[in-house]
Amino acid sequence: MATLADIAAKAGVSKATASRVLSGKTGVPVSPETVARIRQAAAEAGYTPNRLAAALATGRTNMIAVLLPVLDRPYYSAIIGHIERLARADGYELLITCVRPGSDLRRLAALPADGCILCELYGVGEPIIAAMQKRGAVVGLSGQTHSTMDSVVFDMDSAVADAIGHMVEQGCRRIGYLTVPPTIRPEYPRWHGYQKVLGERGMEPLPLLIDAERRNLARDRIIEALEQYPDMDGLFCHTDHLALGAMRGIVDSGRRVPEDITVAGCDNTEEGEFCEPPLSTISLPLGPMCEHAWRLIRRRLCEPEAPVEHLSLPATFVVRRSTLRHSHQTHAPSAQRALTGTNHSKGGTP
Amino acid sequence: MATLADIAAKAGVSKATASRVLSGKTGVPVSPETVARIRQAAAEAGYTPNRLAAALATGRTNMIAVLLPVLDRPYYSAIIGHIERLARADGYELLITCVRPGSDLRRLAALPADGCILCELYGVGEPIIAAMQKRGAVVGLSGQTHSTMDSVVFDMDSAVADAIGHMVEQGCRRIGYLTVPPTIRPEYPRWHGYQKVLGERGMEPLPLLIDAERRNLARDRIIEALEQYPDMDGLFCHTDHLALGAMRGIVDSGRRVPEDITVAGCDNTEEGEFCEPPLSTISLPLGPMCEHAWRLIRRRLCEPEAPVEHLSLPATFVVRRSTLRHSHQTHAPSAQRALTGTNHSKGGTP
DNA sequence: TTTAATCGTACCGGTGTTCAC
DNA sequence: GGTGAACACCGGTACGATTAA
Repeated sequence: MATLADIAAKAGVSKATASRVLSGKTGVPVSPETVARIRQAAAEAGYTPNRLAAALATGRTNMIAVLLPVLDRPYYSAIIGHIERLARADGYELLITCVRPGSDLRRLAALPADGCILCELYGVGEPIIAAMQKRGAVVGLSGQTHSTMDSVVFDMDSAVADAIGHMVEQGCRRIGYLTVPPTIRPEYPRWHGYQKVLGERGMEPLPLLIDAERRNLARDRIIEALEQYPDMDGLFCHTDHLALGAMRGIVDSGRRVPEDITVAGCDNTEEGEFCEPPLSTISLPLGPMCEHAWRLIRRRLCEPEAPVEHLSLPATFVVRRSTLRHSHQTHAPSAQRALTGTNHSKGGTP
Repeated sequence: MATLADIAAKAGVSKATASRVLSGKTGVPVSPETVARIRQAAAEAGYTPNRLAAALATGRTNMIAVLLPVLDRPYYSAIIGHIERLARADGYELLITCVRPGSDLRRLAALPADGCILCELYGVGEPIIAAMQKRGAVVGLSGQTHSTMDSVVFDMDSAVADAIGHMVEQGCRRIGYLTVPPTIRPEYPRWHGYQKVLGERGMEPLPLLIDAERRNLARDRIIEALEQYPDMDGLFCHTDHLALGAMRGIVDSGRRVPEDITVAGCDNTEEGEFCEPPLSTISLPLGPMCEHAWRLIRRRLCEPEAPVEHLSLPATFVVRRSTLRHSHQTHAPSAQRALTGTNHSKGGTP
């Protein structure tokens, strides 16, 4: 591999001059003739600057780490897809890694990145935030907020209220909530909203828990639950992913969706849109969320001392056939209900 | 951030000794007492070695680049998930990036990685392979093979033959193939197999093309095709992803799957397993494939001159309800048909 | 002279400041 | 003042030199 020194030698100039020309630094003038000589030498040798050396010298790697709980879920891969596009447009590379509760903090802190995007790290966030902030910009995405960290989250309250309200309108009187254990806590907006709305209507929460966010577990649990709670006539699921497993279980039990039991999910994955029956769900503006997160991380890279910014984007409940008991227009395009919940707050404790 | 020099100073030793101790080099002996002093100094300072500096000095980054055509598709995110697990177990980080035909080769060649995994890069492969091989180990995954590159691919021929054969057995006489244009070429095993089997049975290929691998396009195309070819009674799709869009279109057109038209896909995604009706598909051993790819890349990192190795893993056709016209056991677990196609060849032209 | 233990220092490949013509 | 060379960094690694027993 040709190095800068090689190019400089070939062009008969010093490394300094070659560097100035090839990295496009203005400021110090270089004669057009020298520029041409250096450019040509570089082109002939197929010179590519070594990112590592540049990073070591400047302290900027032009890489961003993305930390997620899992990778092989459409919701997260959609996020990665968005961020990758944004990153590339700005000349950044992405280091992608999963974080589980037992993950090695030291390893994460040593990632060669200028900053990092923490995605949905409810359970493991605290120490990671501290560790990562010592090394660069940190932005929280679609998870817990934290007073010292920029973040973009969803405001689910009214969307969940819409969902439950809609199910009640459709005649549901016993609405379960299928999820994994850590999410049955007040800081999880979905659970919070579900519980609140049920309380307001004098209904009892019915949490159905499974050990991991896996479809077959959702299916098995729902089959069990249908025997355990024969009066259950509605099911709200923490994610579309779980809802799809649940729908499978409901059909396998010989029940019908939505006639016997209505099902709603959350995330508005493409899969829910295309399944049979199409799944009612809470739609999250993933694209805008990622764009804001990217904007925030770039801002903090430029101005490390900028005030902390928290953004909350509105979520929307989308009605499809899986919760529509009354109007059976099989071939109609998906009905869609009003958007709700807007909240745009700034500020925090740096 | 504490540097090695800081630690060395604190422990009263030279950088050399500190480096030897902290990077766990054996070979040269260090007194237990010195080791303890250095370790303690490092612990107290919360020392984390700078990967960039180490990489610059050793020439090894302990990072692997993963190049894929897109990210937000379950098939690819499953691959990323597998590789991430393998990489982490070996202490590697992953640089993940999309490659489209117009991608900047220079940028890819400059990725700070010891090697790279090329995933499904049929159209853009040639120049990238050459560029990447100059910089490190390269392994092809689930795509075209190349004489100078280790690769792991699937042997689809017999699985496709099984799929088409099965559809014919179920009474299908006009079987379409839904896909995107670049895959209608002999080097794509699915198309190759489809065409071959149809030819053997005296049937005409019926390619249905869409511009991009998107579900809504699949849905729209199939709605159109059902009018255009009213006798079409079977549909083989390049991926499950397309098959799911097609199924949506078929149902939206008022037809039934599998009674009016059978549908099969490829990839065996979880989504196809859980949708209604469950989708017959070609199952690809993604886990083993990724493990082989990882083994190959690590091998080549150790022995750059090792002979090129090409692996071909068997694919299996899995029968589910979307192609089962005759046996209507709605609640039975998925039927499964025999595995076929084994081929394990080594060697090549380095 | 050998051997254990440690040090000094030239790298790796860039960046950016200082200084000379 | 316009050009460009010299050189000290960034934070590690690794090899030869050095010391003491």
